[in-house]
Amino acid sequence: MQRLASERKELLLDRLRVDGRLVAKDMAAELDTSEDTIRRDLRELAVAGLCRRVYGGAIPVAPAAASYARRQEIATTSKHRVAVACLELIQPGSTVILDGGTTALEVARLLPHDLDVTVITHSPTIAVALVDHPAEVFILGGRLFKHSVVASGAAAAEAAAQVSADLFLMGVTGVRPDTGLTTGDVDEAAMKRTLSRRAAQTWVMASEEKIGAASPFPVLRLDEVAGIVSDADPQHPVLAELARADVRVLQA
Amino acid sequence: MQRLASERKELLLDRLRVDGRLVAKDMAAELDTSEDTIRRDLRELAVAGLCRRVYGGAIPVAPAAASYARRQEIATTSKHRVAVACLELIQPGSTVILDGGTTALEVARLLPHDLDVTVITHSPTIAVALVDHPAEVFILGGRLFKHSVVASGAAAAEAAAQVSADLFLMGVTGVRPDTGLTTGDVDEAAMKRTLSRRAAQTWVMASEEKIGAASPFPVLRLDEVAGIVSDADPQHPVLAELARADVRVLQA
DNA sequence: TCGTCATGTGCAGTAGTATGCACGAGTCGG
DNA sequence: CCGACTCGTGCATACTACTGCACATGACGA
Repeated sequence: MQRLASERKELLLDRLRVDGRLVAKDMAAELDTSEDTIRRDLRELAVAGLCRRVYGGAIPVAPAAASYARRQEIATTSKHRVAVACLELIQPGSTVILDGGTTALEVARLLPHDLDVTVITHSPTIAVALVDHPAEVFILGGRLFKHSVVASGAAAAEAAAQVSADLFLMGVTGVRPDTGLTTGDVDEAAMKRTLSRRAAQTWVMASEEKIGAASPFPVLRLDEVAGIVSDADPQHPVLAELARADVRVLQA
Repeated sequence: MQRLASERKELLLDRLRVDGRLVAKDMAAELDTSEDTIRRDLRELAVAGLCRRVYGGAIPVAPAAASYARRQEIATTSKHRVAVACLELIQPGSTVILDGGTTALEVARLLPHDLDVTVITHSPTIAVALVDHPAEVFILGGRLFKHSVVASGAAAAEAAAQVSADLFLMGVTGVRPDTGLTTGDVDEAAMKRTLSRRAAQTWVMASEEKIGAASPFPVLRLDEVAGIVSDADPQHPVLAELARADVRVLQA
């Protein structure tokens, strides 16, 4: 039977999804082709990041969550500076929505214990970090989006619609005048928009490396948020451009 | 059966997680390979920092590597035994509600990575612990009850009403024939009841010290759950009494 | 229609890797 | 100190992977 190369690769990926593994020799026999061809396919799939090669065959891509653990440990000085600056935005007695991400986690860790505040978050990591804090904590539930470790999806959006807050401290992965605020996941972008609507003010936590960067999915325009907290050099061309566009920038 | 080298290493790591130890000779017999191969695998895993070699086999990475806070979280051997036994109750492809608490956390940590399962939990700690696991995770939101680090209260109950599961692994602080299953917080008791109604079966995780104990707030009667998983001595008078009352006890 | 080019496939040869076995050294517990 | 066990190393073997090449196919343009 004649089979298109792309069909063959789909079959290989299907097999990986179903069985969680794949032996090159077996697949060659099953698809009636040579092992070389299977190996070539697997090599290309691996390069495309769709599978992982192992001796003898392939396995599905590793749950790419290990990266978060590493990111979590290093609250870089940059993120730390931004987090410290964010503390100024939090009024005593107010309600704050804390986004996921390392900068927000740093904010949670730095929250003064004598600050009376209610924290709403869709990040279980942040909820856990606040266990020792006297603050009232409200968790938004939903499907756990493993990459950023936040509740996400329709259920999370629905839960978010039930709350109101004074301030939303939002994390993004890109801040540019042309693309606005962007992030790497479409569901996450929607969740951020929902949370933003539930707060009187939204401030963006943007450590240095986010300034001038752009990710695939737009979250909000720059004029839809109250301002940006960043530790980037005030002379930074992008910051200068933001200032010209009347975007408030809180210098960390 | 053809087994990929990488699969073999995964199996070894799983075994270390569940049993906390591993004997090279036994694993060689079990995986139908030579001791040399097992030893080579263990050597490589040790180099990668994923286990520690000891004479005769291997143990998980030194607890000394974990922080003090982390060590506090380490389940007692009793809870570990119960958690291991609970794994048997989890069917591939099923949906499990995991309660809060250290025993449930241990279950989450021990979940084999090749077990296809959906986990619903109101514990952010457990959600975070499952980040590296391929399982689908659904978080129930609500007010964070700091003492047990779970979402609780009316909002959590409402969220719980939206889900259904095959199994609820419930933690309690007291198991007695006369008082039934009890816990220390009235909201938590209500939450456990709600979760129990959302699952086809409820099993109670009761490590040794819970047997015979009673806490202020009743959760359910003993005849309202499918059974109890405990590592207490089968000769224990309370267990004997439970047996007379037709309560199923899964011996850990 | 023909030649040419790009592409995909299979084959052969070579390099690389995994495994099991044998042997000597090391380790353990009495 | 001894016997039993475990460990590491070197080696032979079998398997897997990669490279270069030949061949077939189909597209494209002259």
